[in-house]
Amino acid sequence: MTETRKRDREATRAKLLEVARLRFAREGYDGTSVRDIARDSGVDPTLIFRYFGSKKRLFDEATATGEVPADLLDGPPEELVARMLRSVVFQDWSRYGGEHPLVAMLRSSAHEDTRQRIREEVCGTYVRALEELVDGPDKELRAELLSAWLVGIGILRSVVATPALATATSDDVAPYLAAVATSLLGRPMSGG
Amino acid sequence: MTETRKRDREATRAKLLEVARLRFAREGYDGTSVRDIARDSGVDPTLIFRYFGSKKRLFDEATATGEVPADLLDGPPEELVARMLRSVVFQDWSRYGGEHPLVAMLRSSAHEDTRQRIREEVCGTYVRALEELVDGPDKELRAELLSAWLVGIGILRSVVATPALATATSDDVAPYLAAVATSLLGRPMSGG
DNA sequence: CACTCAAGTCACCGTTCGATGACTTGAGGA
DNA sequence: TCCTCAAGTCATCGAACGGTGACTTGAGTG
Repeated sequence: MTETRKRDREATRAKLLEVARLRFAREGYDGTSVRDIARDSGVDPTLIFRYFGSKKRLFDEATATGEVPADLLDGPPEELVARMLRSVVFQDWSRYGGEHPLVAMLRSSAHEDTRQRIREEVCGTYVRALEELVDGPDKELRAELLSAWLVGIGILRSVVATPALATATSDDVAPYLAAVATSLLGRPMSGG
Repeated sequence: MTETRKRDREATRAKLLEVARLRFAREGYDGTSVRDIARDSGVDPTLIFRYFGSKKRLFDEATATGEVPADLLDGPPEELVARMLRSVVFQDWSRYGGEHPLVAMLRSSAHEDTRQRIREEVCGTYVRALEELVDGPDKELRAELLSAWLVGIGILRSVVATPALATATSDDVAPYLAAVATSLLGRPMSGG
């Protein structure tokens, strides 16, 4: 295993993106320098400008959310919230420093661009999907309240590292989640 | 009103702290320079080092959370959660750029110091107070789950600016909050 | 008035930042 | 073999960063 990855544009680009994802997630936009990313990638800093044009564009590409996880919308509706919990909070996000990309991006939320991208994904993916399940008035507000809870759990678990949540498993949380979701959505939800 | 506040150590210190609070909250630690703070304060940048020693110590002092709001722990227990909602989410936090200081500090959570201070306040103030109300097992986990919800609401409302929550009032949210709190704590809670 | 001492200012240090343009190196095809 | 063209490197820019020490200014006191 000689590890001679030299002179391979795509591999170098991919490596830069991988490292950028991790560092931007962990240290935020302002706390990460292009030299940091280049050093961790074993690459010359100026390649970043050749490949991405600017630090900002590297950030945008590195933190671009991929496709919506397909299995989120599949499966029984009464288990949607449980699936969201696993997808948002209890998945292996080690590529993003251990946090869901949305939570990681909050660290760069001093920049309006980033806030807007978070908003679009939260509203377009999570609120929209939950809204359809609401039985009763205030559909949007209820859906946002439930989304807020998922975001809050993700933050307290991985950023603040509150003792009980930091060590809890998906199965520990799911029952409480189901009860709350039932109450908020106005229809029975299951813990998955 | 001649606005000659010159040569007044305490007034200058206070002004620096006020501006620092706002900028650190809005732009985060890494996004704020001592020159920014000095310029907004109408003061020479080096005064910051004379008065506070370093940027870090200015940050610590500016973001130090004051006393726990006394009225949080007073009043009927069944309205505790409603009081917390008003105190955390729906208060006038314009001194901190419009967000609860804890939410604002999340923007600087790349630094472990900051994370630890957030943890101490969340656990020591909110989780602890809620824990005592829990009826049933998993006291700490349930209290953290409810705290997570308050944090999430604060974030979605002021940082992400999700449409329904951004325009909602305390009275719009309180009924849902009461229902969820009742379910999570295992005892009846009121919307305040 | 003259002195004093703290409040406030000035010039500048070394480092790091994002970014640029000219250069060198190396693999594949003729 | 040699030539080409893209991948990668080097030297360097101007600005901004946190921080320091020597200096100036101004209000209160004798």
